[in-house]
Amino acid sequence: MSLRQYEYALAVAEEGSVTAAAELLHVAQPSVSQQIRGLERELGVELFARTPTGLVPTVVGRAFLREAEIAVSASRRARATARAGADELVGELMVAVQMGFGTRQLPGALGALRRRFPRLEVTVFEEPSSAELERLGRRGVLDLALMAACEQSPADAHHLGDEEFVVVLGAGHRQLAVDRVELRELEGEPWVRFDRDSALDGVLLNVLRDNDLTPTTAARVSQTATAVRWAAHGLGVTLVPASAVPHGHEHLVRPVFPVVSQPVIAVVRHGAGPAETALLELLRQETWSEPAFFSPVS
Amino acid sequence: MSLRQYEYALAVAEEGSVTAAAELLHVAQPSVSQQIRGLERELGVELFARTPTGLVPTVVGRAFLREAEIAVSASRRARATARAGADELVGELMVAVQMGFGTRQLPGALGALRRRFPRLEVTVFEEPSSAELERLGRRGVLDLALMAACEQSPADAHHLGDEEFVVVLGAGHRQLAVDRVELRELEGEPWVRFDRDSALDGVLLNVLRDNDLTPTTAARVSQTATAVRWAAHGLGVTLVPASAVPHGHEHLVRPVFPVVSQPVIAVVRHGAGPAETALLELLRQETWSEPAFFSPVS
DNA sequence: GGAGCCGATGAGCCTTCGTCAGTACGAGTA
DNA sequence: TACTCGTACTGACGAAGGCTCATCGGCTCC
Repeated sequence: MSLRQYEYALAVAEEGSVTAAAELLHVAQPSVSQQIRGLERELGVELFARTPTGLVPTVVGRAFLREAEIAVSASRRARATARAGADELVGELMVAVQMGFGTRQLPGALGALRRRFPRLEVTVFEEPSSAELERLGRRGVLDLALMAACEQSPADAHHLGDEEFVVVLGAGHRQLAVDRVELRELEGEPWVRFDRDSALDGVLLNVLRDNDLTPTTAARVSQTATAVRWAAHGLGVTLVPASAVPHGHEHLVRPVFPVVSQPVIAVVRHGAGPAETALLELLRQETWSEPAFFSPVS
Repeated sequence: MSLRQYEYALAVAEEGSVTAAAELLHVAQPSVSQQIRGLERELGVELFARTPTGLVPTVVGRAFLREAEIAVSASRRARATARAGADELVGELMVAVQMGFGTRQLPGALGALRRRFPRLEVTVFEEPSSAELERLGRRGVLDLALMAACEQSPADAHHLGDEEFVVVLGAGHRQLAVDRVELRELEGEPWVRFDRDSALDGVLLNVLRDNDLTPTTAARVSQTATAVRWAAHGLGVTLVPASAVPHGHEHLVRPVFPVVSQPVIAVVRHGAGPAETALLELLRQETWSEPAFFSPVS
């Protein structure tokens, strides 16, 4: 039941004789003969019919060889993929992004990464729950994660910058008149909140508690873009990272006082390879703090 | 570069640790460890990142494992297919039919075969040229062939019956008035003939020569059904096996004098297995000679 | 009937795999 | 801080399997 047996069987079927297959494979004839017989003995089936002029696949042999060819070619692909990975960068990079961090920076970094390493596939888990993130991280599926706080302190955590949080107000909201919203002024407002146990909801709860506000929940959503849209429609106010505000809603956004800010930390997994390092470097080169971005619209 | 290495690597990726993979595979831990290391050494790439809690696939490792899984599953399918073929009948039966022989009998036999062995796939090469047939036969691709004459005389050739040839006349043809057409009466008629070097054209040429007729070629076609249709439209007359006449054209058909008849011989390949034998037996059970079938329509 | 082709078989050598023991390293805990 | 537990790795040894050489049996073609 080895790949070699498959390759030998395929060569025999292709060449029509053990001898020809043997010289194609650069081995002696008995070797091929033994492998074929061993395969047939192991499977309990005659894969080839013996004719005076060579070996010919039987009915069941053909069915077998069809699958065997898939196995062999897949093996070749696996080998080629890995060997290519030695020089070039080939593979599948798994990235998790919490709290909408890097919404503005990630596309640029991933685009640059794709230009430099076209055969590198990137999968991004956007705003997974804490439990999901934990699970992915524990199982080692993740190569890089963007998050606010990290329990694992070692050198694998890199501080990229800080993300300022902003409130999104409904169209016509009275607080749109000021440049920076005092959080206490939002007493009594209904809030568009986030999924229970999500990091974003945790930040929001902390902010409300620090400013002696009682949270009135208008709705809970999973994605920051949804929260912004619902808040814009007047369902309530919400608090999201500045870079997570979609285009077209900037006029409904205000920075807050006291300032709410979270560090953006890139956690690279243990034993990071060149792919992870490259993406981390590209992320570093992006601009991470633009304090004047959300100045009041004129 | 062996299947075992793939299986080990997949188990390690699945379980997240060498130890767990080892007990899943019912082998000792160092064995798995060595195989993984050997694989990485051979490929020159680190497939797994070592963490204190186990092994985790790297970026290139994931790409490799994706292909490896295909190889392993294909191998399992190959094995399952072959082992199933030991009890049941599984596989791909290749049949060649020359000169439209068995057009009436084959569907019945193949249907019965399919009912008895549902997992047996049958591929029929219809009316291949002599060169094609020769090539297929030489390479041992064919399991069974229906033909008129066979150069290989041994016990692998089974006489199923005889196929009487009939002429197909154009609608309104004067010879439709008689029950059996004298071939000499067709002097000067244009003929719908068959591809050069085809067995059918060989039979036709022999018949014409034996009856001192000079062949006037109206057209050459590959398939008997086409020849019948064209003859029915008055393009010329043609000579085909009786069973090859499609439904709806029986009234344009006449037996000939002197009788033209060819033996229908089933040639089974060397080392025939149960599938070939079963099909041969089913073909035998079909009725092969129906002399009164083409009596004149009233 | 002999020459030439085919695959099958057996003996010997060598590589490889598997196991057992022991080592090294990091994490969690008292 | 030290101890224990978990992890993977390494080296030595025995066993199994692959490869090669030489040989045999069967068939075809001349």
